[in-house]
Amino acid sequence: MSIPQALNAPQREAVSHVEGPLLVLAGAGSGKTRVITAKIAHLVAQGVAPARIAAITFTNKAAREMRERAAKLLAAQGRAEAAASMAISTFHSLGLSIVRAEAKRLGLRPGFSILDPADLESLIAELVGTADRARARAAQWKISGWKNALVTPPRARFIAASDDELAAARAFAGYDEALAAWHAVDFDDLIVKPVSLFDRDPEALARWQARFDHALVDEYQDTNPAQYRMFRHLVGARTCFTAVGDDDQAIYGWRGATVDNLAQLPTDYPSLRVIKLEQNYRSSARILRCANALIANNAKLFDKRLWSELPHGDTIRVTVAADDESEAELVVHRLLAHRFEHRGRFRDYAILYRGNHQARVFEAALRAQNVPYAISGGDSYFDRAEIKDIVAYLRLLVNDADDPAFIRAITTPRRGVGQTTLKRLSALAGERRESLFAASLSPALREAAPPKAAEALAELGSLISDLKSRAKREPAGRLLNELVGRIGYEDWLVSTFDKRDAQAKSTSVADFVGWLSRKGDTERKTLPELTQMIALVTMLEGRDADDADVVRLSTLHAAKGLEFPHVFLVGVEEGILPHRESIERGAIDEERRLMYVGVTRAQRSLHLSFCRTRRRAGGRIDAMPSRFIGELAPQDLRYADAPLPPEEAARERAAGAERLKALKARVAR
DNA sequence: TAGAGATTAGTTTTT
DNA sequence: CTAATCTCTA
Repeated sequence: MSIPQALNAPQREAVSHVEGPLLVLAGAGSGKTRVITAKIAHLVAQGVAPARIAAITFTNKAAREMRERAAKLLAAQGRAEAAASMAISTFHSLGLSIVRAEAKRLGLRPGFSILDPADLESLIAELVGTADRARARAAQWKISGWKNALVTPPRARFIAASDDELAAARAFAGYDEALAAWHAVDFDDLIVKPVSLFDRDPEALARWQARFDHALVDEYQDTNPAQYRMFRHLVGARTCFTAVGDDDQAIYGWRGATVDNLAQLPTDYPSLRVIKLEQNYRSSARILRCANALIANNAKLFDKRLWSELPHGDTIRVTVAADDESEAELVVHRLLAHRFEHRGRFRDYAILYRGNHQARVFEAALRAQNVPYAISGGDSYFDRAEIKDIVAYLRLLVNDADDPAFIRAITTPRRGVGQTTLKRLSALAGERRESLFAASLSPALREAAPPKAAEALAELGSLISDLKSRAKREPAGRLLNELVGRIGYEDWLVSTFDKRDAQAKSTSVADFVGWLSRKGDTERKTLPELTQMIALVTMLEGRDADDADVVRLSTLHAAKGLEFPHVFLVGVEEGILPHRESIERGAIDEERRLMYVGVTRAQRSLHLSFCRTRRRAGGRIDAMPSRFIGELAPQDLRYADAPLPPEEAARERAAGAERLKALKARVAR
């Protein structure tokens, strides 16, 4: 009765199966979010408290959408009040809750810092003994990979297969020690720390297991070994869970995700029930046929056949452009023409691409035509320098052992403390085995430092201790405003940047402070909680942009889970999609799944485009159409006539004939 | 120490 | 061709 009639048979089955372990293999557009939200509502209707259902997603956006849709269903059941206590979160924010609750057992202070990779790059460089940023990042990447695979530092040294890997493995232990000394964790630790705690502490494990009656994981194919282990721990012997995933949409292998977790599930849970959702409600039959043809080139883990009752729909348009700038122009023109012809809205259109940098030319072309747009993904609001500056002060306020935060705070705004003083300070701190902040309070150092630097250190020290003493009693908003005022941030912005930049930065700081204050008031969060949350939240301007009538620009990764009436998939070239690095690593399958994700975002029309040449680093490079275009159903493709000069057009026809020949050869085989 | 100009390296996806 | 990093001078 609590199961909506609007669900199809397998969907209903997935919702009503509440007793044992369940795997839902949900093809693209088969209504998986619908199933998950209906299941939450169903469980609540069955008497399960909303707080006892752990629903786990990968992104904040997915969590937000799930929360909203589940809340609607609950409201329809007259249980609107239940929505507030739903335990819907990302893997990382769930991990954060656990680390926060168990901080003491994990040897962390309540105000522990969460450092992002940028904060840790210089530490890694130092540990590896390199000045080369690329090398440092490679080592950092490697260490992150080991953490996600639950590999310990000694084990990493054992399995390291190259000199670079060995250097990274040797840095690994020192890296964790530095984090511990700073009372800090990295992103990966938010998963790894709970896992290691549960591994060694049965009492803590039992406590967390007792908190949930049912667990749901979305995008299960994208879990990494650490996440799977955390999930298994939480599920425990009760084994009441719903894992929803699609091996054809596994696109996070580069981040340590492994479809082994999907393959492993029937073995780990012999009573596992598997339900397939194969009816697609999203795309035209033609788009679906292309998607199926494409993905048929991959080895299959589970046999799955997507079908649709929707009409055939428009042919897929392929556009060939002379270079990336004209590709952007052509796409924007076609988009506008299409919108005019179909009297559509801007928000019905999405431009999808492989890498963030590809967005630039499209932004320029859209602006030139006065087309409103929004970019999802890309550089986060919280990565902006001015926000990180303010956050550094917050981190230091909450955790004075956070050396990276101290360094950023003392040097921005500039106030007479430079390399020399910092070096002296860090020598003293190392000698005394204390934090930079603690060392900065030492009278001995004050005497040795130049008067200006000594004064700055004293000022920061008293600012921090003053605000800290008031943090418990006074609202976060007031403290923040005072902080920004007392460090003279506005003045510094005005004197350092030109008028426009200073204005923009000042506005974004004001927005940030306002947002954080509201958060502090409405959700009654403490300063440490607010500070920790910032590290995991990526989009401030989420909701507004979703509703706005704008063209969406997005990477393929960030577009997963979304759908649009009309999709332009751009830069479909060898070297981009599939990406060059992936070709070299032989990871074509994952690139193909990425293309598959792109194709299956489209509901009514799909447009592909590629360039013949592309500007790069000042020069030009030749480009070839992606092999994936040749893998689509050829009868469904139409090459649009690009306005090319006659000579180009002739070459284009020749290239088309070549492609046709290649296709025929393919079919013959 | 801080800021202005010179130089040089860059291109994958993200919590 | 950018954008960030580096080097030099005040």
